[in-house]
Amino acid sequence: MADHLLREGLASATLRPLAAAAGTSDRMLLYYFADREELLAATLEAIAVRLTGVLDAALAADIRLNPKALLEKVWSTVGTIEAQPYMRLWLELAAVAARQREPETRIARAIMDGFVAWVSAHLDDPDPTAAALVLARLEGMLFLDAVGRRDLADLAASAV
Amino acid sequence: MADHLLREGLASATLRPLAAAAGTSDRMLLYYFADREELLAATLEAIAVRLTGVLDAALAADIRLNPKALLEKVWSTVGTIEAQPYMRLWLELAAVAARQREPETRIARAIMDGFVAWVSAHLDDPDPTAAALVLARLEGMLFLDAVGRRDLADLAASAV
DNA sequence: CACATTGTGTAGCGGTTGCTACATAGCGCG
DNA sequence: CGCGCTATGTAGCAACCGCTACACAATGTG
Repeated sequence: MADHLLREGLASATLRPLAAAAGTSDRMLLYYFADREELLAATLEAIAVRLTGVLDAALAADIRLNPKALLEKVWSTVGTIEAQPYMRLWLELAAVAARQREPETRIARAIMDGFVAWVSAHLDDPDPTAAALVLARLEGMLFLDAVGRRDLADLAASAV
Repeated sequence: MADHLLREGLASATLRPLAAAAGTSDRMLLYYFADREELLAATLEAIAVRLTGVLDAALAADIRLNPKALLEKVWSTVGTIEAQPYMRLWLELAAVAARQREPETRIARAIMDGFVAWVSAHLDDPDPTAAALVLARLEGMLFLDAVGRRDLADLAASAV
């Protein structure tokens, strides 16, 4: 189901297709989960764990970099084609969270908090402003890429 | 219909509710527009025109600022509660565009190109990298705000 | 062995979706 | 006046939505 969600997106994640992807029936999905909302929450959390693993694999836990180096390192991971499904879903999740809908708002917030902690832990500058700047620029680059301005995203990635 | 779209979002913009908002019937909507896709495209373009007007009203056409000042000026406009419906819709549009669906991809690209031109025209630094940096940071701040980290967005807004 | 719990298939409910068929009212124009 | 075009209401289609009722099999447990 995580694979299906990454491939097709939140909006297409309806019970019958999800069940087909899991090799079962919508009937069984609602036997194990209270409703669609709970099912989506569980699947999104599983995906978040995956993504955390990818980030941790890309940069050892005890390495600290300056903002420019960290940004380039992260962009070389999340800016790839392989990471695209994750970033598309992340964007879609943020768009739903912007409307304060649950459980998306809670989950998106938790994922972002994880990102903040991860960035802070890998930054040589302890100032929270430094982390805010790296994150804002990074998420903005995802945004630029999403609407077809990958060129500007790369430009922002390599600038000081 | 633009008001309805701004209030309820793309996902809820289905024919019958849109028709009700316009004081007509789904039947008539499809009389004037070929299909839902064409209707959404027209409505989104009308909204984009509105947003352009808001930006132009916020900063006279011949004023050029340094990146920090411009960012703060724009954030004081698009970061407000009144602009929230526009920004939520913009985020949702970007999320759909990330999946290369039409007409959203085309429209999102056009709107972003407009933003790029607007920022470039109001920046004292002609280097395209400067515009890319301002835009990335700004869109990232929208993202942070959307997932409940307005605090970090404001932090990034006021940093150098 | 009897019975309770857990799991599963089938079928279907009321609602919504985009879109269409059909009839017809109003109005301009020769 | 009568014809044709534009506009509009009514009704409905097939597909899909989340979710549920019901029957029943398998399995474990006293």
